[in-house]
Amino acid sequence: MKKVTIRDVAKEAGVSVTLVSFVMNAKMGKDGRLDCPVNPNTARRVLEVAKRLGYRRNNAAASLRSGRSHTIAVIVSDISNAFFSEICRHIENTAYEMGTTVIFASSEENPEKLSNLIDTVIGYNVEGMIIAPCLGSEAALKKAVDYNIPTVLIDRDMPGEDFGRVLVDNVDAGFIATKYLIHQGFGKIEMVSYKSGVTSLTDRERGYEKAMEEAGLQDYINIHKIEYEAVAAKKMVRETFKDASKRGTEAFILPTKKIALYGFNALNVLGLNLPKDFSFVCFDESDIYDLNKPVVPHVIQPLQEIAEKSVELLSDMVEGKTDNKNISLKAKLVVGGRLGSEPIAATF
Amino acid sequence: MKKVTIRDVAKEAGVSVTLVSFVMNAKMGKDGRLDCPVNPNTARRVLEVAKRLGYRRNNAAASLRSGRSHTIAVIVSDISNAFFSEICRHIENTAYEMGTTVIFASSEENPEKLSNLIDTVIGYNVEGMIIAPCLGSEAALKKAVDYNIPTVLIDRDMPGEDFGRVLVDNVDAGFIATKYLIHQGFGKIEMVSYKSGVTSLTDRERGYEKAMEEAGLQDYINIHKIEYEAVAAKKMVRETFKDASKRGTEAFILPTKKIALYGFNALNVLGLNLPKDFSFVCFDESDIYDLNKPVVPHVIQPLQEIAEKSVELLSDMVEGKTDNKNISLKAKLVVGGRLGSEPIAATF
DNA sequence: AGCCCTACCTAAATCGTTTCAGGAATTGCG
DNA sequence: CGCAATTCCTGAAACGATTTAGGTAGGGCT
Repeated sequence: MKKVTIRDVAKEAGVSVTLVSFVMNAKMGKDGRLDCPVNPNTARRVLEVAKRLGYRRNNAAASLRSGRSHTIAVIVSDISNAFFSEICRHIENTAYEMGTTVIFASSEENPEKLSNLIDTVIGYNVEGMIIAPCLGSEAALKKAVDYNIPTVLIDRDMPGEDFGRVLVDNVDAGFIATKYLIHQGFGKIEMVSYKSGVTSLTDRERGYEKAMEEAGLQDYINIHKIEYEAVAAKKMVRETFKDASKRGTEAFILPTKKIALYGFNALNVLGLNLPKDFSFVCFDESDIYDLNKPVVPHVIQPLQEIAEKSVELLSDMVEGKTDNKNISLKAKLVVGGRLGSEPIAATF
Repeated sequence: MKKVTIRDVAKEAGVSVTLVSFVMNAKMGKDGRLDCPVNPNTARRVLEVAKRLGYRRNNAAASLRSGRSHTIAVIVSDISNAFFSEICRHIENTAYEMGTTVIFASSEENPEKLSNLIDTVIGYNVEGMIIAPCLGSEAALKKAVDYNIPTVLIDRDMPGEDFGRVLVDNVDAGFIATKYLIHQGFGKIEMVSYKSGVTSLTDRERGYEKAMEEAGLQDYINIHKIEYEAVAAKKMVRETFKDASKRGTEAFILPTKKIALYGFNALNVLGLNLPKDFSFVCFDESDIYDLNKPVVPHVIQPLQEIAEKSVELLSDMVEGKTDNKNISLKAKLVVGGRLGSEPIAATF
C-alpha cells in the first residue's frame, strides 16, 4: 500500500495542497465549525477524500517545516517503581489528550545515565522535559537550561531559576503523618530515614520535627538514619526496632515504601506485632499496608494530579505563558483503608 | 542559540554537506575505523567541527528523507502494573542501545482505547509495535496487519499469521508450580482462576491439570473459577478457603498476583496460617511473598528476556529478516527466596 | 463606477537531511 | 603505457508537510 500524501488528497479533491493542509490542521471552533478560512463544503469534501484515501499526516515532514515536534520527554529515576510508573501512565494520558507524544526514559538513579538520556531526547527535538532528578544530577540538568528546553521537575527539587516545579509539600506530609499519631495519643514517636537524603525525605523529617515541637514533644524527636544499601538498611532497622521497647517507643514513621518494607521485615524477624508493640505510619502504597488488620495508615501523594499539573505547566512553558512556575500539592493520609476527602491535617 | 545544521558544519570544515552526512552516520567498524569511504583525517576534522559547533542531527529531516523513523510503539494493557512497567523499562533500555525510540501507551484493558492508540502511533510513523493485547482486541490488531506494520505480541496470544510472538510457556509454568507441590508431598492441590480467562491463564490451568494427571492425581483436580471484579472475587476466594479443610485441600495454586492478594486477604480474614493450614504457590512478584516466613514459593516470568527478545524480534521483522517469529520462554520457580538457576521442572 | 473589504483559495519557497549519480585523483595491473 | 578499479569527495534532487505572500470574485459602500 503506497503512502498517500497531502498532494494525493489535493489532486483527488480538486483543491490546492495548501487548502488540504488548512483543513487537516483546523481545530473545531466552539460552534462546531472549523476555525479556518475555508468553505465548509470544501472542507467537508477534503475530509471525506482524505478519509477515503486513508491519508495520514507525515509527522516528520510537518515537524521539519513547522519546527515543532509536539513531543516531550519524561525522565524518571526508576520507571519500574510503582510511584513513577503510575505517574507516567497519567502523564501519557494527559499528553495524549493534547496531541502530544511522550518519550519515557529511566535514569536508574544514575546521574551519568540521566545526562546521556537528556542528550538523546534533545536529539529527538523534544519541546520540553519532565524530570524526576536523582542525587547529583545538577550538572545534567544544566544542559536543559543551556539548550533552552523548558523543563519541569517532579518529586524532587533541584536548584535552578528556569525550572518549573510540581512538588508535593513533603514538610506537610511528614507533619500530617506525625500529627495523626499524636492525635491517636502517642507521644514517643520516632522516624527511620536514610542518611543521605533527597529533599523529599529531608522535608518529611522537618515535618515530623515541626509536629513534634508544636505538640511539646520535642524531647522525643528521634530520627534513625540508615544506609541506602538494602542489606545494611535491613539490619539497621532491625536494630532500631529491637531496642524500641527499652526506649518506650510507641510509633514509627517510615517515610518511604522501601523503608516500610524493611520495617515489616524487622517485625517478622523479631516476632513483633503491629498494633500491639507499636504503630506505623507509612508512605506511598503497598499491598502490605492493605493486607494488615487494621490497614496500616499511610500517606499517599496525588499521583494523577502531579502528572496532570506537570504536563499542563510544561505546556504553558513551551507556549511561553509562565505565570506560576511553582506548583505545590498536598499529600493525603489514608486511614482505615479509606482516603479522607480533605487533607487530614485540616481535620485536627 | 541558533540551531546549527549540517550545512554550517560543512562550511566550517570546508567539505560538502554529503560528506558530513556520511561521517555523522558512519558506524564504527570492528577495527575501530569508520566504515565509510571517507578519509580518516577528514572524518576526524568533521567530527571535531561538529562537536565544537554543537551540531545535532535534526531527526525530523532525517526521518523525512530516509523514510525511517527508528521509532517503535509499545502498548501494554496496564502500564501501572509492575509486570508491564518492568518489561517496559527493559524494552526502553534495549531499544535505546539500538538507537531506537520507544513510545509507550497503555490500553487499560480496553480494546477500544487500544484501537485508538494504534491509530495514533501509526500517525507517529512507528516502524513496529510491541503489543500486550487485552481481551477482545482482535479487531484492533487487524489494523496493524492492514497497515503492514510489523507487530510482536507479548504476554498474551492472539490469532494472526503475521504477528511475531514472545510468549512465556504458561503450560509449563502451571506445570512446574504443581510439580513442586507434588514433590513436597501434597496431593490435594487446587487452583483458583478467573472465569473468563486469557490464554496465559488457561494455559496455566492446563499445566496444572497435566501435572496432576501425570502424578495420578486427576481425581483431585479442582479449579475454582472466580469473577474478575474485585469485590466479588475476594468473596469467592474467601468461600473457597473456608471449606478447604472440609475438602482436605493441602495446597492452592494462585496463578496471578491479584488472585494471590485475594488469597492472602482471605487468610487474614479467616484467621488461617500459611504453612499450617495449607500451602500456596503464587505467580509474579509481590512484597508479600517475600515478607512471609518462609518466603512463599512463586513462579516468575523472565521479564528482561521478554523485553530483549521482543525488541530483537521486532527489529528483525522491520529489517525483513524473519526466520523464527515465535519465541517461547520458560518461567522459573522461586523457592526459599532464591531462584533456581535452571527451570525447576528439570530438577525433579 | 470605483474602491475597499471579505471570503476563499493557490503557487512556490522552505525546513535539514539523505541519497543518487557521478567526478577527479590516485593506485593497480597487465 | 593505458585502462580499470578504487578512494575520496561533491552538487543537486528529493522527502511531504507548513507557511508566506498574494490573487480572484463578489458584495457593499460612497
